[in-house]
Amino acid sequence: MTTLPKKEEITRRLATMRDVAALAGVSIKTVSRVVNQEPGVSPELVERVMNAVRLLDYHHNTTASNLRRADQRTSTIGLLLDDVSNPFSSALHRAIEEVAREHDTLLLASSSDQDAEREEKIALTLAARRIDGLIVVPTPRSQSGLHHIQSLGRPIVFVDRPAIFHDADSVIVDNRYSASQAVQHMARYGHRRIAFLGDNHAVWTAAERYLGYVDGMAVAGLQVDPQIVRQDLSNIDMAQAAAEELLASPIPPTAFFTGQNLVTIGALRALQHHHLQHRVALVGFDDFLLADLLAPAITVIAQDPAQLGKAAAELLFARIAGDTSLPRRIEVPTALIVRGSGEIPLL
Amino acid sequence: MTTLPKKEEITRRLATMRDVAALAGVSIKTVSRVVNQEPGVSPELVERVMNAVRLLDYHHNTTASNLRRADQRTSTIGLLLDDVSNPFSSALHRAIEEVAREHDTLLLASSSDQDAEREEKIALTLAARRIDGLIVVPTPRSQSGLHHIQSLGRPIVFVDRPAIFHDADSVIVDNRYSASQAVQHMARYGHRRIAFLGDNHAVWTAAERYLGYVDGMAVAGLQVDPQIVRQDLSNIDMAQAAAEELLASPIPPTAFFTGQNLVTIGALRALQHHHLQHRVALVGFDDFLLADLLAPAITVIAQDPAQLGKAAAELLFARIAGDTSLPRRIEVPTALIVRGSGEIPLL
DNA sequence: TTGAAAGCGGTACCAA
DNA sequence: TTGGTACCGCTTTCAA
Repeated sequence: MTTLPKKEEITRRLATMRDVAALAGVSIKTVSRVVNQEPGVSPELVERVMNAVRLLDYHHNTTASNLRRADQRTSTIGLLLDDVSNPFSSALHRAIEEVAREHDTLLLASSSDQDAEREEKIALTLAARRIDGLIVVPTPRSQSGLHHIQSLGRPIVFVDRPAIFHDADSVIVDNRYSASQAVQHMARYGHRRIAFLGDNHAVWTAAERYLGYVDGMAVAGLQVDPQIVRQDLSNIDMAQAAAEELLASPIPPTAFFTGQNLVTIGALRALQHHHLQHRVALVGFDDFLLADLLAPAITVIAQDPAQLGKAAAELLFARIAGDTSLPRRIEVPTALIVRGSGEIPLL
Repeated sequence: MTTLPKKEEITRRLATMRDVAALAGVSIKTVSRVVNQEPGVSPELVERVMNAVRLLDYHHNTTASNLRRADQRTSTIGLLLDDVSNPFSSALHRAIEEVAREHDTLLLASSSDQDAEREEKIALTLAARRIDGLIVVPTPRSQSGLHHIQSLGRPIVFVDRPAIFHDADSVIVDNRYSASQAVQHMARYGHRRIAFLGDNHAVWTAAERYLGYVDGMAVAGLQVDPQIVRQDLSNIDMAQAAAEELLASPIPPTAFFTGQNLVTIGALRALQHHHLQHRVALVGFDDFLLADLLAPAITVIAQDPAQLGKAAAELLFARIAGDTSLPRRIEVPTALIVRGSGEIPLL
């Protein structure tokens, strides 16, 4: 039994197990047992310890606890997204949080802004915090950065874009195939001059969707005209400007395939600006709130971020639990949601 | 090509400072100095240590480091939101993240779902992790839960809703005043029968907005008819159902004031369903993406979640740095954005 | 069932 | 400038 520290000392400091032990008149190990709900402590001592815990307002220190723990778990995983505030990312976040909660695990969430340097910096501090694992939407040129987590021996699961390590899992959708379907869909309504608007071509998803566009054109027996292909549109305004430019060109497109959420919205603004929303067809990649309330309602290729996140999280926790099976690549299906804008026929 | 880590690789110990010290032929304390970039180490030793760090792929352990550190800082703050995936919450999240980054601090973000019990559980695990502070959107009946953080001596900043502790800061908007402005705005266009649709009345913001509705009606010299006041609409479908019911009633409202994002969308669906969107006025609380592309475009009371988040984070970091001035209550202004739906006159 | 002592990976303090 | 040693708050090991 240790000596009782002076009262002022306890209130100045945070109460420790030692303090609880002293007050309860037991050893620090017994306190540890009670706090961790280990069996084999007499009910009487449990009672005494719990009273001391309440009296001193003792709060367990996970940080110290993990230090000596055998499994070295921190019950924390990292989450590296493009931008926590973007709807797709935050839907992923939420789905992952739900799975994490079942494993009593907290999330350290960060935005990489698709910047490999920023990604690396975050990965480094996550490694220093000894996270149990990482779920990441990798940046275009992410490479060494995520290595910090790997060399820790912690598992990584890639979402939305394929793994950049051979030994890591990934959860993605078939962007290329879905995009080709979107293009063929509009071709079926007679369109031959279908424009492509996409964001940063260095991003895997954007590149795949462009390839899908090319595929779809080929299947429909149509020629790709580079004049009506615009990539690297990284925000709504750029997308709008590009769309307006195409609409004002000598031989404007009669249909648009937009490769991402914000690009779709930019195209919409351009169409409305020219009062062409009921004459020019549009299919967008990614669903968005209110797409069904617009006039016309917007036909989209919808992903299921909740399912992507859930699958990724479950994969990660399986790895954390010791699953050493071969790396997996899970493909979550997409759906073409027909609402009107994609079914505007060629006049 | 690498394979998934083999068992012995997983159990392999990570390099520690001791290992680095041994390899570099210096004391562990010198390694600590180099790793923490403390001044007063000869360039030669710095070089030797850094080489050993690279060779052993040493990763600093923040967890262990914090344990002995004088300031007991973890460089981690907690963030407790309604739901990380809702646009308002995630915009807050992003703004807070930016400020946190300047302080080299990571965020443990969680969703409370406005459930006090869930809130308490999260607060407890955050306390056990010894976060440096907490930014919270409190649940309706949150009380004891957040106490866990307070008794740790860590600062708490409340956002969107007022502090439930007298000694904590808060960052909010004047919901009541803004709501009253919205109602008066429509009254100016001749409306006398203005309905109120709101979400969970137990949530402070919802209650305030209802009071503002009552205020606005009074200022406009109008009577509040309880028949056209519907609260506790907690999702889009409920809001739509309530709105449709009102529209189908014997004396339907000629204008709607909707107290929250999803409620606004529900009302919109109802109006479109009845083809009344160009005849019934609507002002919603909270702006949303695409509000300007709808027909008519939607007039809203816009909050600035980025500014709310930034203010809250700056306040928190000031407290963490030792600011002990009196608790503050910061009010961020709102703006009435006129777009069309709120200016539909009474026929 | 309970406790003493060693140790987890670092930092603080002080001496050399 | 460098290093030795106590120690942070807890878990582990092993003895009582």
